[in-house]
Amino acid sequence: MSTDILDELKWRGLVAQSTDEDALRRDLAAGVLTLYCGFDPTAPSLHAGNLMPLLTLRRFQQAGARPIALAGGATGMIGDPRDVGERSLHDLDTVRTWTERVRGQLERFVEFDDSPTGALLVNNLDWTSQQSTLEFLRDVGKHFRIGDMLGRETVRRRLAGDGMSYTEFSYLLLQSQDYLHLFRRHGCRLQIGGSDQWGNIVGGVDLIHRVEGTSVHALTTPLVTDGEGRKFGKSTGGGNVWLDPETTSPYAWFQYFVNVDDASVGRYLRYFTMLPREEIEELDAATAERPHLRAAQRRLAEETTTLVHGERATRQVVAASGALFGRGELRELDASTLTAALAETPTADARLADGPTVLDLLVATGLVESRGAARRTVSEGGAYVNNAKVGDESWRPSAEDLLPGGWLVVRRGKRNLAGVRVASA
RNA sequence: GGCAGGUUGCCCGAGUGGCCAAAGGGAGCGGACUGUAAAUCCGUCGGCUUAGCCUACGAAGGUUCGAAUCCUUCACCUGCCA
Repeated sequence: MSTDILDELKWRGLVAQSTDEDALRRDLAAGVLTLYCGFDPTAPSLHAGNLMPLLTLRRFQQAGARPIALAGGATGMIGDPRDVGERSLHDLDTVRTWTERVRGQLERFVEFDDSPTGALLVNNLDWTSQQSTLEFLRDVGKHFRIGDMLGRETVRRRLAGDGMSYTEFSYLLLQSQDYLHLFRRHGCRLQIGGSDQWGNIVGGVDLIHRVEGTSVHALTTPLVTDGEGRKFGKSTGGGNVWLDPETTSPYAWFQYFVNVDDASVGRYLRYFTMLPREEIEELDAATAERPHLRAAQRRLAEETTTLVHGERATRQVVAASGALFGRGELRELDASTLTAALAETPTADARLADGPTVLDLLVATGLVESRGAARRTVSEGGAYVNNAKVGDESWRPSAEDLLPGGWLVVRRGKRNLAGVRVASA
């Protein structure tokens, strides 16, 4: 197999750290390399940031390697130590449910077939749940030196602050054991992950070296931040952007990427799309020369939406975004176009007879969290119905305001849209 | 087990009896500018039937006309000692 994959990853800026690169190249050239990446179920869904390692697995597979996607049913019960402090444990049923959901999401990003590069999907609970404490301490724990563990960045920071439980302290051993298991069972010789996983990954490399006398590899991808160094994947509203369409609708997902700032869009195209180099460089040029057209952002949004939600969903949200953000008059849209477009946004139902005010409309659609917030929005001049600013909180729609299909288009700020289907009776 | 310190709004962090829905910063939100960018400036930032009321400063009680602030007990965290 070719080692071009490493050059490809480097060009994309996807390599933050790695163990001996020449050794990795030799292993890549020697045949089908097996690699893995783990995903802990810390939430009911993966989020946008997980796309980077997921696509990296896919890139390796397309380059002739065999990927293993690992759902952390065991590690998810413990929790990787974070700088911010001790995690609270989730109950077993919750972790079980989340693990299954994450599993389902992982399946979509690599190809499962009978070929030598066909992907595997594993759950580390399968090889840890029957293990006894004594086995764990003798077989795994004995190979870890407390001094080394105490020297780790995260551990040091945590001990300098709020401290850390033995549970989280042990996380390293679990993840290291995973690598050893996959090495023994599947000949896995490379683990990838985000740069925050470097310590955990190298822990596995060391363990395998001690136990098996073999050098295996580690490679991490950079932490993704936006142009301002903020963490990637926080939507407008502060929440995460999730892969699960029930939590983050394809429309909301698309909008998140359409709104990426110019300074970040080039990097994101490299990280989050499979587009070839020439095409990305053309889009870089387009951003430099005609930034207002947002060609790179649009392409990024389309590509990532297709990767996560499929082509059909992408067509729908592109059409919806075009209809709702176009300069054209909303009144000129026909009922079916409007209905299809608004179906991608949050919607609510109302009856004219109830005499809903603009506050009711904002609250009903979920565009604001409370009536107080709705009042604020109106008084700040950020409330719109059918693209017309509404400055009076007692404003009520009348029959003449209804668009084809009985719709009202309610908007908060520049880009938060929702539909209200009004029964005129 | 003992002693000391801590637990404040989304996050950080001030506040040691009334002037506290709680300083300041960050994030978020809205406006202006623009390109559904960035930067900047302005405004906003617990809830409600909003000149008032309700909920809130780890939990539960108590003192007081009045408590985030004082007392008691409990929980958790940190440090030192055993």
